[in-house]
Amino acid sequence: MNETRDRILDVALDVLGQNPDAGMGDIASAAGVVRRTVYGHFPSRLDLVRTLTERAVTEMTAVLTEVNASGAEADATWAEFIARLWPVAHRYRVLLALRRGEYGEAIHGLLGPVDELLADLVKRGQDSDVFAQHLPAGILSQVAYGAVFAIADSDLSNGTLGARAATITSLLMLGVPETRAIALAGDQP
Amino acid sequence: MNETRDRILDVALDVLGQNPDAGMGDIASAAGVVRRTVYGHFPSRLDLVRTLTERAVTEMTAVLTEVNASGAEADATWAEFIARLWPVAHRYRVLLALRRGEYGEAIHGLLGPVDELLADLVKRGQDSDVFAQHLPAGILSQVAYGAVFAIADSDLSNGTLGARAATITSLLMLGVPETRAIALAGDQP
DNA sequence: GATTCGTTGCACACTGGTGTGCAAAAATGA
DNA sequence: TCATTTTTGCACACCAGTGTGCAACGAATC
Repeated sequence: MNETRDRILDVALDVLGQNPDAGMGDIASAAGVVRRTVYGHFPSRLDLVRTLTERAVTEMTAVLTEVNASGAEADATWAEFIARLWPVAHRYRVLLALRRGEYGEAIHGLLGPVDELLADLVKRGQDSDVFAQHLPAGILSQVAYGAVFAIADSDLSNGTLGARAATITSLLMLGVPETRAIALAGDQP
Repeated sequence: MNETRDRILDVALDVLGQNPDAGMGDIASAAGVVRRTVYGHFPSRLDLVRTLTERAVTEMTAVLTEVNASGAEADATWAEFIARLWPVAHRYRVLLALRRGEYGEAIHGLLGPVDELLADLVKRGQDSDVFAQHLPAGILSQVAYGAVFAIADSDLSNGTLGARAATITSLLMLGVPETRAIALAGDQP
């Protein structure tokens, strides 16, 4: 049954989200299954993490390309992107922690496309003078993105309050003036 | 000899900075000493990390209180703080990674005073309307601080370029207008 | 020269996690 | 009911890291 496999994946995301160092045993029991069964679906821990990451990349690039196609200004695009990405980012926040450590390289490789799309968006904003240029696009996008995840990890991660805070904060650090940032965050429900 | 002990501490900071999961053995060999010797000075890994953290807290609070006493506006204080803290923060950046995981609680406890001082400074800035208020001071300070460390972890961590980028970015996300942020970052060498 | 102190080099026990093999049991469904 | 697939429950080997015990060693000190 793929049902079991899917449940393991869902639960793993949850368990690892709370403790990135959780073992296969922890994930198994949380999924109401025996450790051996998990190994039946995922030959190694890395396989599990990789599958999770691939899922995340799929969902994120979908949102990102869709939003990118709207043709709006870069800052508006970013605001919409964060608002729509928020639930996804929050769900997959564990990947940020997992990027350091054992599987860092594998995850980093898979997340590459997302990083590129983000950097492109920031570059576009810089070229049209709506984003600050004190940092290269590649790094600025990562730092802004990191801040979003950091907020997702904090206490306000529940509800839309966190999404709003993340949108405003990331827009600010991208160099968008406060009034504009608040306006952009405001028209997202 | 305290000489050995000090060298172990220095090297440990370095080794752990590159890989937070490095073991006592790695630290020992990097210090040109045998694993058993490290245990002679630090009964457990936690003791080592704790000592490192205490060092960091001492250095950071020194800078923070000194800068705080200048009586300048909150944004100027923050700028000076980041500029002066930069080498220290970069050196102790491993503590950010170590906060999640095994020793998280211990480190968090020791770092408490620093967090408080930071939150107070941000609160002061919010009360005098130079910092944005879209997030509570406690969280805003952590996110801004986290961004500083994230930049310290990135490629530009060398030289004063990173310090400048960190100052500007953190000021931006605190709600300081871009022109003001650049001006504040500019008069720090 | 004897003593002291830090260091070394083992050996050891322990822990906690990973991944495998295999037979029995349970669910699925034809 | 029979056959297939999945799950289970052990047992096992393995690894990497932690922390300890102890005797031997070397250099400085008295």
